[in-house]
Amino acid sequence: MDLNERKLRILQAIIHDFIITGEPIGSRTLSKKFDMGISPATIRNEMADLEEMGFLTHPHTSAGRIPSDKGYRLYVNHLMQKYELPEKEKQIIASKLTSDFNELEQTIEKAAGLLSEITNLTSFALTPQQDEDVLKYINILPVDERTVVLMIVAESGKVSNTALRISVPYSEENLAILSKTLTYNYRGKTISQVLTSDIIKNFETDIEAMSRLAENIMPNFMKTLENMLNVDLYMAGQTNIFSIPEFNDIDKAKMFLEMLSKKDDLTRTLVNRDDGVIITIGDENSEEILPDCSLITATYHIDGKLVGKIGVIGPTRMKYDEITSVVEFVTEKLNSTFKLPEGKE
Amino acid sequence: MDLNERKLRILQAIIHDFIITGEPIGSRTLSKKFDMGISPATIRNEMADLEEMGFLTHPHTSAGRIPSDKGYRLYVNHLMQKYELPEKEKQIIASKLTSDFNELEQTIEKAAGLLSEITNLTSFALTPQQDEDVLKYINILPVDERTVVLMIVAESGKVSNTALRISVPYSEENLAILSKTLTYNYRGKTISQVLTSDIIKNFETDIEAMSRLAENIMPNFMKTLENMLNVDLYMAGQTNIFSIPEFNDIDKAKMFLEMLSKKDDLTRTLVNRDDGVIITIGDENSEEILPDCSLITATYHIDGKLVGKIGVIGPTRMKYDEITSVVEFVTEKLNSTFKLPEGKE
DNA sequence: AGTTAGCACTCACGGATAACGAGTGCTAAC
DNA sequence: GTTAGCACTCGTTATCCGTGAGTGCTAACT
Repeated sequence: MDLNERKLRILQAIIHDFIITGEPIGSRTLSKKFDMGISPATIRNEMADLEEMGFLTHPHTSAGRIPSDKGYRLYVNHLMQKYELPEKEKQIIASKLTSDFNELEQTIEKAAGLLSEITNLTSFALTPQQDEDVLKYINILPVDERTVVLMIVAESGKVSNTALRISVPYSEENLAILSKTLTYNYRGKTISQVLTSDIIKNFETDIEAMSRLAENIMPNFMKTLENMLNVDLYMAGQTNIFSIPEFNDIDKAKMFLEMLSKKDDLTRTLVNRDDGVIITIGDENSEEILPDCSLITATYHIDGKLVGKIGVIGPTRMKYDEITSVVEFVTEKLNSTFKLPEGKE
Repeated sequence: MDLNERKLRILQAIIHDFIITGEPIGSRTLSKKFDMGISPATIRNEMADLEEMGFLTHPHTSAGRIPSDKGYRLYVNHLMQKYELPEKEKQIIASKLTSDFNELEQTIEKAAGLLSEITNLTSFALTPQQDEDVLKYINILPVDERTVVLMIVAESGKVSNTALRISVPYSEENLAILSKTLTYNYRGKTISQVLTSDIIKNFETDIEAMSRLAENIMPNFMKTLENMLNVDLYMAGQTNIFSIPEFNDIDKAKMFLEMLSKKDDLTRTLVNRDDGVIITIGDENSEEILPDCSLITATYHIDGKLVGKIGVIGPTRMKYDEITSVVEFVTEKLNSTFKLPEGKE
């Protein structure tokens, strides 16, 4: 039994219709709606074949057919045609996404908001992973007798700081020395290199006062570094789920929202995705993702280097063509926003 | 018609029962359950009176009575007895809330998580308002040819920073001068004072290079200051709503979650609340809060100075006594965590 | 041989009806 | 003032049944 042209046309029609209506569709209705020059009976036979091949299912005996995950996959890979975003929409996105380079995080958050607004799905965005980011310098500044600020600056311009109380008195001079020493030791190393290095664990100096100071500061130094490594997850449009008929059921909605609330799981899932525009459908997803959800993600780049992720999550029944285009376009815009105007770093 | 002792006892019994079961309760069931020495008929009469006075309602003619918001108010003010948290629970809270002074934000977030876990409601916490916080110093540090880090440190130890790209070349010396000038101008002023001052808008120097530098930096200086003023809202247990029968209805749950997603509104509502442990019931709340929700909040202090808020939101039917105690205790623990061990600042 | 008409069958959905039970208010007796 | 008795209300649940969109199968048609 082969997947001839007619079968593909029928499959496409079913998916097309189902994506819009959300209702199972039967042979008779399909032939009326799409006028494909063959009788319902013929369609019925083809449908039965498509089902046998795993591209369709039906919720119960006397209902119409709906696409299976495998059906969607075929559609996304071969049947779906590229959707060109209307110029108007492009302009809206572009205008809402202008910002300057400094507002990296706000821009990413804004992009997530935009994405959920346009797609009516739940969107998310990950800030870039900083694994490869290299330390520039470390600075410890006095605040008052018992408080100092530890500040770590990376090549990328990312800054992380903590105010910390210390239990021993300090002199500004000692702070300066410690800052210099730390900078000297770690400048040019990546964050993860520093974190796994031994030196950091047994940082020693021969000056008594200094070593006491270091004792106070080093644990926080590590924490602050770890903070720099963490990616942040932004989300928007969580409640959009309620406007989707399939999830208009208390249990489904609950499960969906509970899935979203497990930010760690979600972050991990997203971090592990491949680069580029990736679509995963239903059970292709990892276990953390609800069974009948699909994920569309893309990677954006900062200054050509660092990468973050952005995308949407929704029911397997979604307008893959349109949504892919939106995600693609937003990513494109992000890339150009985060591109350095001149030269390289 | 007066609110005699017997009426109060009946009201208390009704509220007590309703808080537990969530079902309207009738005269017969009440008399059986509580064995108060009077017949259902008598209870019925008293109930009718209580309803006339506005403390009870019934959802429909042939249903039992349920407390009205006014009824809950009476209960909370006069009938409710203090609930003593079991020692075990106290220990759990205490042990989970230990942390050092530096981890202010994490601790607050943790407290919110704890609150939702124990109460099975949605909890939230506001970071301290920084209005009265006073600037300590401003530092501008070089990163690379086109990037500097602007860093503002407040008396409280709070630090805010932004990495910013500037369009003109700079010398480290100029940065240092600008830092010093800014610090000199604004040290000792509160953030809001600085933000509303004129100086900031037309910062001028006679040195050409400096003024160009300042032009680049000042707008970001203001933004960074504004960031320092913003309070952050943490939330936890949003999906707990699904386990509450009254909200086990798609529309209700949706409205609740949509209310929570309007963070700005929520933050405003919380910021505007009075100090101390405050309970507001149903329509006593501002419009942003769903009609049949109650709010219990408390203020925690950092180092003795008044500041942040923490609390829970749930259906008007909640265990006011227990939950108030939990909120109170968590607040207490936060206070002692955030108390400086010695002396004053 | 592929296509189609016809037909018996399936099954979710919606409306109608009825029994049930927890409740009420009222009246009259205690 | 309290209580027993009673008629009445009304949401809940179960049952039944007609409807209609669907199916698979078979036999006739091109």
